[in-house]
Amino acid sequence: MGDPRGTGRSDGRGTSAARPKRPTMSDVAARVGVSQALVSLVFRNQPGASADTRRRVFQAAEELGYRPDTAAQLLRRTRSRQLGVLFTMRQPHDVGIVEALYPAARKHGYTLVLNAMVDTRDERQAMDELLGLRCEAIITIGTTFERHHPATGVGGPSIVEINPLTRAAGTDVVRTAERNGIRQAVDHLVAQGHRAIAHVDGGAMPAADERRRGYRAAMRRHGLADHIQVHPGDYTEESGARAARDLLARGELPTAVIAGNDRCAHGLLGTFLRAGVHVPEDVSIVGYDDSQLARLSFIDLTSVRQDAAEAAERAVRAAVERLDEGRTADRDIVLDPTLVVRGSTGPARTPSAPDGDLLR
Amino acid sequence: MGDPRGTGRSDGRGTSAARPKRPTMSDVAARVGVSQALVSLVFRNQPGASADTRRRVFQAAEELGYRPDTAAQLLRRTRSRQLGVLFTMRQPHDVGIVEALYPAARKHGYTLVLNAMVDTRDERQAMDELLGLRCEAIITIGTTFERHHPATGVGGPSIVEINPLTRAAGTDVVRTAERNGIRQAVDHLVAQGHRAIAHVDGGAMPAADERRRGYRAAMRRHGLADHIQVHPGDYTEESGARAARDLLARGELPTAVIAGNDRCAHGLLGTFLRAGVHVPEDVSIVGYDDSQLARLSFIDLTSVRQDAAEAAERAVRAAVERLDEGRTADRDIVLDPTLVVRGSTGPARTPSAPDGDLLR
DNA sequence: CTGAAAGCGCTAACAC
DNA sequence: GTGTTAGCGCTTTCAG
Repeated sequence: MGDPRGTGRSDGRGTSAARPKRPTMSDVAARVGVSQALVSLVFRNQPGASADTRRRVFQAAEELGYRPDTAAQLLRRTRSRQLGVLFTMRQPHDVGIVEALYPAARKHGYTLVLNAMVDTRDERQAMDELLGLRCEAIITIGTTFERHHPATGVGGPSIVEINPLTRAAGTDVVRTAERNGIRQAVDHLVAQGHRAIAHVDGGAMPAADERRRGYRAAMRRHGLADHIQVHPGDYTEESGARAARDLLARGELPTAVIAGNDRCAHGLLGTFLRAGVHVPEDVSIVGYDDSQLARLSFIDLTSVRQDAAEAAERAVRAAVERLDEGRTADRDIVLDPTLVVRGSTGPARTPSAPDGDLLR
Repeated sequence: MGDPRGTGRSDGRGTSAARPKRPTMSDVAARVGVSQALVSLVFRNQPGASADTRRRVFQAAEELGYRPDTAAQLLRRTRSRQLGVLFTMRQPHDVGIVEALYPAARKHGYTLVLNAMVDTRDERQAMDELLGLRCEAIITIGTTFERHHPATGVGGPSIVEINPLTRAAGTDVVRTAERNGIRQAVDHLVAQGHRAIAHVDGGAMPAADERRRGYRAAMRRHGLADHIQVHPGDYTEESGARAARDLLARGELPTAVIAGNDRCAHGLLGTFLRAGVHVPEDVSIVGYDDSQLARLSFIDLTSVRQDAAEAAERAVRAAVERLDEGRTADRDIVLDPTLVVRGSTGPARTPSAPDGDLLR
């Protein structure tokens, strides 16, 4: 049963036994005494083999250490049933979506192929890898899809974008009703007596534009147009910290700040606390994403929640509709977020309290 | 040359034109008027084709939108030159390593196949996927490698473990000299006059054991055995927060705390700040990993740095040595960490100051 | 229920 | 320089 090629082959593999060839379906078939095609059938759970044969096939496979070869399957199969995922690992919310994609894909009989976008590899290259692996659809998360990618044309893969930077034609989009989320945040703050509510935005990052607009609209609707105050940011902690320092330097703090996302809120919170500004007594802070960060006991951030599991499920559904159900029209799927109220927001400082009093 | 199946086929693909077959090498060859093998040669950058032919091949490929099929390459090639990566996305330091693996692998002519371990997919299943894709080696990051995996035997893939939970025979390990790192932290604190130095450990997490031991050893070496104080933790923010609350409840704070990792340190820091305990005036805090977290301006954590890029490079090197250079003996690669001093550590409170004074 | 045969798109070894 | 040939390990179709 052992590898008969013997030792000492000068194949550059050193002195250990020559690497035994990995067993194939034919090896399993030979061992059981059936045809290779039948083994294939058994492994695919197709009808056409007796219960006893199945048992013997599995046992032989086990004994041989057989493992189906994905490359061969992929090559021969009509459909790959693979979904490519383009993501970055830097935004915590994106990580949650990636995790949620696994069960969603499996539920529909698809497999995931992950491809991280890091600085050194551009989206184009990552896409190429995914397409080379015959992915039938690509799901991008929070990235700006390069719409002029050569593969985008007719016959190319379906593209589903989760929280894209800009919407491209010919793709499905799963996004959050950002304005709705921000509106809930503003409503909540106004109900607590806040009027001077600032916003630290996300600059050119995904959804930042909508959030900024939503903030402005909500403020106006409450008659607080005069209090509109947008600070530049980019969804990072440091941008929140910078905004906090600006605010502190200016000596007049708003009573509440809505951050572009949780990381930014974290920067605001941390910087305020370091400066002796109490949250929420002096300033209320609202985040966005309801990430793990927001839930930490010592951060305890009121935040706008986007359900990662639902976004993942909807994205997979969208791909399945195109792939298996013949849909061709673009879909725009908008998910409603909900505000999760935690300890970082509270009643506004009484208007009568002099602002200067605040930096004790 | 076009798909002659025409429109209106009731193949469940809706009314759009029938999905055009993806072009193959033969299509490119036909268009140029050369053999398919020659096209293959051109794409592999092998000698044997004239400059003019190369140009025409690339042009035809471009026009056709041709893209090499990875499955077919993988199937036919002798070597896959693929490295599988098993990782979790929950530890920031691990994310840094994954990112650093891309350039390291490319440098040695290898491609990465990522596989995230999330709650719903166990390591075994993730491994199987990687092996099905013909990965020649598996690099695991911060996970406990299941040593009884059936593929582990002779002829299986090489395994390289980065910061594993426990070391398994038959694998290469890239790890940090944890004791060294902790010793540097203790030395630094002692030099600043600290004596009551506590440690919040990482429980059963990777490397936690070594760090705990290193802490005890370093304390003893400084004659501070009486001050040894280990609090249970698990590398999460909440475990740091819990330790901080315990410490506060006990009414007597050490002058410094060495956390099991940065996330834990973050929990300590945040909880202390919330409670009005100043860092580093009242308590110094040291983290571990020197993650992005540690570098944030409002966290500014003294931390033990493990170089992610070096760990990644060494891991790939280890795989390459086995795969391309015939090494068969196990390697244990130990990387020396360095302490990065930032603002979370400072001189110890003067011993004369009554402890009770501390919670102002 | 089982088997034989024909490839999927490409690479590698060889002939021209 | 270029073309020919023979598969890689599997799925799929068609005959028993």
